[in-house]
Amino acid sequence: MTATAARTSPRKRASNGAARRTDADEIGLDALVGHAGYAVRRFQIWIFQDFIKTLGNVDIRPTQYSVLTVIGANPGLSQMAVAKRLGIERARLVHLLDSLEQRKLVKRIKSKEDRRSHALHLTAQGATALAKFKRLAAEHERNVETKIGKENREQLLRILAGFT
Amino acid sequence: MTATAARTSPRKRASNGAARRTDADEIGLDALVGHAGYAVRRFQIWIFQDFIKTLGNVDIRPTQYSVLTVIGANPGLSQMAVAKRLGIERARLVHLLDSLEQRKLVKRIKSKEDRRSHALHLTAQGATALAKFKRLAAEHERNVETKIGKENREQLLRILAGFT
DNA sequence: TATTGTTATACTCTATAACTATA
DNA sequence: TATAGTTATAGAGTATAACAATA
Repeated sequence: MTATAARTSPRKRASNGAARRTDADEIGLDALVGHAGYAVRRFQIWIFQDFIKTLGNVDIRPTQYSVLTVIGANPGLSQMAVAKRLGIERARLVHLLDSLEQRKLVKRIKSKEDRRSHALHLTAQGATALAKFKRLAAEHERNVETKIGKENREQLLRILAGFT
Repeated sequence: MTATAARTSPRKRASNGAARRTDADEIGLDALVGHAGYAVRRFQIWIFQDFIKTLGNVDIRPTQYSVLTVIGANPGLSQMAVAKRLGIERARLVHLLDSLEQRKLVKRIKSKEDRRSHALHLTAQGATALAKFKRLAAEHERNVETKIGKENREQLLRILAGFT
Protein backbone atom coordinates (compact mmCIF):
# COMPACT_ATOMS: atom_id res chain seq x y z
CA MET A 1 0.00 0.00 0.00
CA THR A 2 2.46 2.61 -1.10
CA ALA A 3 -0.36 4.99 -1.88
CA THR A 4 -1.30 5.14 1.78
CA ALA A 5 2.27 5.81 2.75
CA ALA A 6 2.68 8.58 0.24
CA ARG A 7 -0.58 10.21 1.18
CA THR A 8 0.08 10.28 4.92
CA SER A 9 1.80 13.43 6.03
CA PRO A 10 3.79 13.51 9.27
CA ARG A 11 1.94 15.18 12.09
CA LYS A 12 4.34 17.69 13.53
CA ARG A 13 4.98 17.01 17.15
CA ALA A 14 7.67 19.50 18.07
CA SER A 15 9.48 19.06 21.34
CA ASN A 16 9.59 22.80 21.91
CA GLY A 17 6.26 23.57 23.49
CA ALA A 18 3.52 21.84 21.51
CA ALA A 19 1.23 19.60 23.51
CA ARG A 20 2.57 16.05 23.75
CA ARG A 21 -0.09 13.58 22.69
CA THR A 22 1.23 10.13 23.32
CA ASP A 23 -1.94 8.03 23.55
CA ALA A 24 -1.55 4.94 21.42
CA ASP A 25 -4.68 5.82 19.46
CA GLU A 26 -3.26 9.16 18.45
CA ILE A 27 0.02 7.92 17.06
CA GLY A 28 -0.11 7.14 13.37
CA LEU A 29 1.44 4.00 11.92
CA ASP A 30 1.85 5.43 8.43
CA ALA A 31 3.03 2.75 6.00
CA LEU A 32 2.77 -0.01 8.60
CA VAL A 33 -0.99 0.02 8.22
CA GLY A 34 -0.64 -1.39 4.72
CA HIS A 35 1.78 -4.15 5.66
CA ALA A 36 0.30 -7.59 6.14
CA GLY A 37 3.39 -8.62 8.08
CA TYR A 38 2.84 -6.04 10.79
CA ALA A 39 -0.77 -7.06 11.40
CA VAL A 40 0.09 -10.74 11.25
CA ARG A 41 2.90 -10.28 13.75
CA ARG A 42 0.73 -8.39 16.21
CA PHE A 43 -2.00 -11.00 15.88
CA GLN A 44 0.46 -13.84 16.30
CA ILE A 45 1.71 -12.32 19.54
CA TRP A 46 -1.85 -12.01 20.84
CA ILE A 47 -2.76 -15.55 19.87
CA PHE A 48 0.37 -17.11 21.40
CA GLN A 49 -0.15 -15.19 24.62
CA ASP A 50 -3.70 -16.49 24.82
CA PHE A 51 -2.49 -20.03 24.13
CA ILE A 52 0.20 -19.80 26.80
CA LYS A 53 -2.32 -18.42 29.28
CA THR A 54 -5.01 -20.98 28.47
CA LEU A 55 -2.53 -23.85 28.79
CA GLY A 56 -0.72 -22.20 31.68
CA ASN A 57 -1.86 -24.69 34.29
CA VAL A 58 -0.41 -27.60 32.33
CA ASP A 59 2.73 -25.64 31.38
CA ILE A 60 2.61 -26.36 27.66
CA ARG A 61 3.70 -23.81 25.09
CA PRO A 62 2.70 -23.71 21.42
CA THR A 63 5.85 -25.39 20.12
CA GLN A 64 5.65 -28.16 22.70
CA TYR A 65 2.02 -28.72 21.78
CA SER A 66 2.85 -28.96 18.09
CA VAL A 67 5.59 -31.53 18.75
CA LEU A 68 3.35 -33.68 20.93
CA THR A 69 0.49 -33.50 18.44
CA VAL A 70 2.63 -34.57 15.49
CA ILE A 71 4.22 -37.43 17.43
CA GLY A 72 0.79 -38.52 18.64
CA ALA A 73 -0.57 -38.58 15.11
CA ASN A 74 2.53 -40.20 13.60
CA PRO A 75 4.14 -42.53 16.13
CA GLY A 76 7.63 -43.72 15.26
CA LEU A 77 8.78 -40.60 13.42
CA SER A 78 12.44 -39.68 13.59
CA GLN A 79 13.61 -36.38 15.07
CA MET A 80 14.63 -35.16 11.64
CA ALA A 81 11.17 -35.89 10.26
CA VAL A 82 9.43 -34.01 13.08
CA ALA A 83 11.85 -31.08 12.79
CA LYS A 84 11.34 -30.82 9.03
CA ARG A 85 7.57 -31.13 9.24
CA LEU A 86 7.23 -28.38 11.85
CA GLY A 87 10.02 -26.14 10.57
CA ILE A 88 12.01 -26.45 13.78
CA GLU A 89 15.81 -26.66 13.76
CA ARG A 90 16.89 -30.17 14.62
CA ALA A 91 19.30 -28.77 17.20
CA ARG A 92 16.40 -27.05 18.93
CA LEU A 93 14.20 -30.13 18.82
CA VAL A 94 16.83 -31.97 20.87
CA HIS A 95 16.20 -29.65 23.83
CA LEU A 96 12.45 -29.66 23.37
CA LEU A 97 12.45 -33.47 23.47
CA ASP A 98 14.83 -33.54 26.45
CA SER A 99 12.26 -31.53 28.36
CA LEU A 100 9.27 -33.57 27.19
CA GLU A 101 11.10 -36.81 27.92
CA GLN A 102 11.99 -35.66 31.43
CA ARG A 103 8.31 -34.98 31.98
CA LYS A 104 7.59 -38.56 30.86
CA LEU A 105 5.39 -37.42 27.99
CA VAL A 106 7.58 -38.70 25.16
CA LYS A 107 10.11 -41.50 24.75
CA ARG A 108 12.95 -41.93 22.31
CA ILE A 109 13.36 -45.50 21.08
CA LYS A 110 16.49 -46.50 19.20
CA SER A 111 15.58 -47.54 15.71
CA LYS A 112 16.67 -51.02 14.67
CA GLU A 113 16.60 -50.12 10.97
CA ASP A 114 18.85 -47.10 11.25
CA ARG A 115 20.79 -47.02 14.46
CA ARG A 116 21.57 -43.33 14.05
CA SER A 117 17.92 -42.34 14.51
CA HIS A 118 15.34 -42.40 17.26
CA ALA A 119 11.71 -43.40 16.82
CA LEU A 120 9.54 -41.01 18.80
CA HIS A 121 6.48 -42.16 20.71
CA LEU A 122 4.15 -40.74 23.33
CA THR A 123 4.19 -42.54 26.65
CA ALA A 124 0.83 -43.73 27.97
CA GLN A 125 0.98 -40.77 30.31
CA GLY A 126 1.83 -38.53 27.36
CA ALA A 127 -1.18 -39.73 25.38
CA THR A 128 -3.50 -39.02 28.30
CA ALA A 129 -1.93 -35.63 28.85
CA LEU A 130 -2.16 -34.73 25.17
CA ALA A 131 -5.90 -35.43 25.20
CA LYS A 132 -6.20 -32.88 27.98
CA PHE A 133 -3.95 -30.39 26.15
CA LYS A 134 -6.16 -30.74 23.09
CA ARG A 135 -9.25 -29.87 25.10
CA LEU A 136 -7.50 -26.77 26.45
CA ALA A 137 -6.21 -25.87 22.98
CA ALA A 138 -9.78 -26.11 21.71
CA GLU A 139 -10.77 -23.70 24.45
CA HIS A 140 -8.03 -21.36 23.27
CA GLU A 141 -9.36 -21.70 19.75
CA ARG A 142 -12.77 -20.61 20.94
CA ASN A 143 -11.09 -17.53 22.42
CA VAL A 144 -9.70 -16.77 18.97
CA GLU A 145 -13.17 -17.16 17.52
CA THR A 146 -14.58 -14.78 20.10
CA LYS A 147 -11.83 -12.28 19.38
CA ILE A 148 -12.03 -12.09 15.59
CA GLY A 149 -15.39 -13.73 14.82
CA LYS A 150 -16.37 -17.16 13.54
CA GLU A 151 -16.43 -16.20 9.87
CA ASN A 152 -13.12 -14.35 10.00
CA ARG A 153 -11.38 -17.23 11.74
CA GLU A 154 -12.56 -19.64 9.08
CA GLN A 155 -11.46 -17.30 6.29
CA LEU A 156 -8.09 -16.95 7.97
CA LEU A 157 -7.61 -20.73 8.12
CA ARG A 158 -8.62 -20.98 4.47
CA ILE A 159 -6.26 -18.20 3.35
CA LEU A 160 -3.30 -19.60 5.27
CA ALA A 161 -3.94 -23.30 4.66
CA GLY A 162 -0.95 -23.44 2.32
CA PHE A 163 1.53 -22.53 5.05
CA THR A 164 0.88 -25.48 7.31
CA MET B 1 -11.74 -27.80 15.82
CA THR B 2 -11.98 -30.64 18.30
CA ALA B 3 -14.01 -32.66 15.87
CA THR B 4 -11.09 -32.82 13.45
CA ALA B 5 -8.74 -33.85 16.21
CA ALA B 6 -11.06 -36.55 17.47
CA ARG B 7 -11.72 -37.94 14.02
CA THR B 8 -8.09 -38.23 12.99
CA SER B 9 -6.61 -41.59 13.80
CA PRO B 10 -2.84 -42.00 14.22
CA ARG B 11 -1.19 -43.63 11.25
CA LYS B 12 0.91 -46.42 12.67
CA ARG B 13 4.53 -45.94 11.78
CA ALA B 14 6.23 -48.73 13.64
CA SER B 15 9.97 -48.67 14.03
CA ASN B 16 10.17 -52.45 13.62
CA GLY B 17 10.27 -52.96 9.91
CA ALA B 18 7.48 -50.92 8.32
CA ALA B 19 8.56 -48.58 5.56
CA ARG B 20 9.61 -45.18 6.94
CA ARG B 21 7.74 -42.45 5.11
CA THR B 22 9.10 -39.15 6.25
CA ASP B 23 8.17 -36.83 3.41
CA ALA B 24 6.64 -33.69 4.88
CA ASP B 25 3.54 -34.19 2.77
CA GLU B 26 2.89 -37.57 4.27
CA ILE B 27 3.06 -36.55 7.93
CA GLY B 28 -0.30 -35.58 9.37
CA LEU B 29 -0.70 -32.53 11.56
CA ASP B 30 -3.83 -33.78 13.32
CA ALA B 31 -5.30 -31.09 15.57
CA LEU B 32 -2.80 -28.45 14.41
CA VAL B 33 -4.70 -28.13 11.14
CA GLY B 34 -7.61 -26.56 13.01
CA HIS B 35 -5.51 -24.09 14.99
CA ALA B 36 -5.37 -20.56 13.63
CA GLY B 37 -2.24 -19.92 15.70
CA TYR B 38 -0.25 -22.59 13.92
CA ALA B 39 -1.09 -21.28 10.45
CA VAL B 40 -0.52 -17.69 11.53
CA ARG B 41 2.86 -18.54 13.01
CA ARG B 42 4.04 -20.36 9.88
CA PHE B 43 2.85 -17.51 7.70
CA GLN B 44 4.50 -14.93 9.93
CA ILE B 45 7.82 -16.74 9.63
CA TRP B 46 7.52 -16.80 5.84
CA ILE B 47 6.57 -13.15 5.64
CA PHE B 48 9.38 -11.96 7.93
CA GLN B 49 11.92 -14.01 6.01
CA ASP B 50 10.77 -12.43 2.78
CA PHE B 51 10.95 -8.97 4.37
CA ILE B 52 14.47 -9.60 5.69
CA LYS B 53 15.57 -10.90 2.29
CA THR B 54 13.96 -8.07 0.32
CA LEU B 55 15.53 -5.45 2.60
CA GLY B 56 18.74 -7.43 2.97
CA ASN B 57 20.87 -5.01 0.97
CA VAL B 58 19.95 -2.13 3.26
CA ASP B 59 20.21 -4.31 6.40
CA ILE B 60 16.85 -3.37 7.89
CA ARG B 61 14.73 -5.82 9.83
CA PRO B 62 10.97 -5.62 10.41
CA THR B 63 11.24 -4.15 13.91
CA GLN B 64 13.74 -1.52 12.81
CA TYR B 65 11.48 -0.59 9.92
CA SER B 66 8.49 -0.22 12.24
CA VAL B 67 10.45 2.06 14.59
CA LEU B 68 11.71 4.27 11.76
CA THR B 69 8.25 4.48 10.19
CA VAL B 70 6.56 5.53 13.43
CA ILE B 71 9.22 8.13 14.21
CA GLY B 72 9.01 9.44 10.66
CA ALA B 73 5.25 9.83 10.89
CA ASN B 74 5.29 11.26 14.42
CA PRO B 75 8.48 13.27 14.95
CA GLY B 76 9.21 14.21 18.54
CA LEU B 77 7.73 11.13 20.17
CA SER B 78 9.32 9.89 23.39
CA GLN B 79 10.85 6.44 23.67
CA MET B 80 8.04 5.36 25.97
CA ALA B 81 5.42 6.46 23.43
CA VAL B 82 7.11 4.56 20.58
CA ALA B 83 7.57 1.47 22.74
CA LYS B 84 3.91 1.47 23.80
CA ARG B 85 2.61 2.08 20.30
CA LEU B 86 4.58 -0.78 18.79
CA GLY B 87 4.33 -3.17 21.73
CA ILE B 88 8.09 -3.22 22.24
CA GLU B 89 9.65 -3.31 25.70
CA ARG B 90 11.19 0.05 26.51
CA ALA B 91 14.39 -1.72 27.57
CA ARG B 92 14.63 -3.30 24.15
CA LEU B 93 13.91 -0.05 22.33
CA VAL B 94 17.02 1.42 23.96
CA HIS B 95 19.23 -1.01 22.05
CA LEU B 96 17.27 -0.64 18.83
CA LEU B 97 17.71 3.12 18.99
CA ASP B 98 21.40 2.81 19.92
CA SER B 99 21.89 0.91 16.68
CA LEU B 100 19.79 3.27 14.55
CA GLU B 101 21.51 6.28 16.09
CA GLN B 102 24.96 4.84 15.37
CA ARG B 103 23.87 4.45 11.77
CA LYS B 104 22.89 8.15 11.77
CA LEU B 105 19.28 7.37 10.88
CA VAL B 106 17.74 8.65 14.13
CA LYS B 107 18.64 11.22 16.74
CA ARG B 108 17.62 11.55 20.36
CA ILE B 109 17.00 15.15 21.42
CA LYS B 110 16.67 16.01 25.09
CA SER B 111 13.18 17.31 25.76
CA LYS B 112 12.95 20.73 27.35
CA GLU B 113 9.49 20.05 28.74
CA ASP B 114 10.37 16.85 30.53
CA ARG B 115 14.08 16.42 30.97
CA ARG B 116 13.68 12.73 31.68
CA SER B 117 12.59 12.01 28.13
CA HIS B 118 14.06 12.14 24.63
CA ALA B 119 12.27 13.46 21.58
CA LEU B 120 12.95 11.15 18.66
CA HIS B 121 13.57 12.43 15.15
CA LEU B 122 14.84 11.07 11.88
CA THR B 123 18.04 12.64 10.63
CA ALA B 124 18.00 14.06 7.11
CA GLN B 125 19.91 10.97 6.11
CA GLY B 126 17.36 8.87 7.98
CA ALA B 127 14.45 10.42 6.12
CA THR B 128 16.09 9.75 2.77
CA ALA B 129 16.91 6.20 3.78
CA LEU B 130 13.39 5.56 5.06
CA ALA B 131 11.95 6.57 1.69
CA LYS B 132 14.10 3.88 0.10
CA PHE B 133 13.16 1.34 2.78
CA LYS B 134 9.50 2.04 2.06
CA ARG B 135 9.98 1.33 -1.62
CA LEU B 136 11.63 -1.99 -0.77
CA ALA B 137 8.92 -2.78 1.79
CA ALA B 138 6.32 -2.15 -0.91
CA GLU B 139 8.18 -4.62 -3.09
CA HIS B 140 8.03 -7.13 -0.23
CA GLU B 141 4.31 -6.46 0.04
CA ARG B 142 3.91 -7.31 -3.62
CA ASN B 143 5.65 -10.62 -2.89
CA VAL B 144 3.00 -11.29 -0.23
CA GLU B 145 0.30 -10.50 -2.75
CA THR B 146 1.85 -12.89 -5.25
CA LYS B 147 2.09 -15.57 -2.59
CA ILE B 148 -1.45 -15.52 -1.21
CA GLY B 149 -3.38 -13.53 -3.82
CA LYS B 150 -4.64 -9.98 -3.99
CA GLU B 151 -8.09 -10.71 -2.56
CA ASN B 152 -6.76 -12.85 0.26
CA ARG B 153 -4.21 -10.27 1.28
CA GLU B 154 -6.90 -7.60 1.46
CA GLN B 155 -9.18 -9.85 3.49
CA LEU B 156 -6.30 -10.60 5.83
CA LEU B 157 -5.64 -6.90 6.41
CA ARG B 158 -9.32 -6.33 7.05
CA ILE B 159 -9.63 -9.25 9.49
CA LEU B 160 -6.54 -8.24 11.45
CA ALA B 161 -7.01 -4.47 11.35
CA GLY B 162 -7.89 -4.44 15.04
CA PHE B 163 -4.49 -5.75 16.09
CA THR B 164 -2.42 -2.89 14.74
C1' DT C 1 5.98 8.49 44.90
C1' DA C 2 5.83 7.76 39.98
C1' DT C 3 7.94 7.90 35.39
C1' DT C 4 11.82 7.95 31.64
C1' DG C 5 15.63 6.08 30.10
C1' DT C 6 19.14 2.87 31.17
C1' DT C 7 21.61 -1.38 32.55
C1' DA C 8 21.53 -6.07 33.65
C1' DT C 9 19.86 -10.85 33.84
C1' DA C 10 17.39 -14.89 32.24
C1' DC C 11 14.89 -17.46 29.13
C1' DT C 12 13.00 -18.47 24.33
C1' DC C 13 13.91 -18.86 19.61
C1' DT C 14 16.72 -18.82 15.33
C1' DA C 15 20.89 -19.80 12.81
C1' DT C 16 25.34 -22.01 12.47
C1' DA C 17 29.16 -24.92 13.03
C1' DA C 18 31.36 -28.88 14.60
C1' DC C 19 31.51 -33.41 16.72
C1' DT C 20 30.03 -38.82 17.14
C1' DA C 21 28.18 -42.71 15.53
C1' DT C 22 26.41 -44.66 12.22
C1' DA C 23 25.08 -45.44 7.10
C1' DT D 1 30.93 -39.16 1.85
C1' DA D 2 26.60 -38.21 3.83
C1' DT D 3 23.07 -38.28 7.53
C1' DA D 4 20.90 -38.37 12.60
C1' DG D 5 21.44 -36.76 16.77
C1' DT D 6 24.06 -33.93 19.84
C1' DT D 7 26.65 -29.99 21.75
C1' DA D 8 28.02 -25.31 21.64
C1' DT D 9 27.81 -20.46 20.45
C1' DA D 10 25.92 -16.06 18.89
C1' DG D 11 22.23 -13.00 17.85
C1' DA D 12 17.15 -11.67 18.12
C1' DG D 13 13.35 -11.15 20.93
C1' DT D 14 10.71 -11.27 25.41
C1' DA D 15 10.17 -10.51 30.34
C1' DT D 16 11.83 -8.69 34.63
C1' DA D 17 14.09 -6.08 38.05
C1' DA D 18 16.72 -2.37 39.67
C1' DC D 19 18.97 2.13 39.34
C1' DA D 20 19.69 7.48 38.40
C1' DA D 21 17.63 11.57 37.03
C1' DT D 22 13.62 13.98 36.98
C1' DA D 23 8.68 14.84 37.65
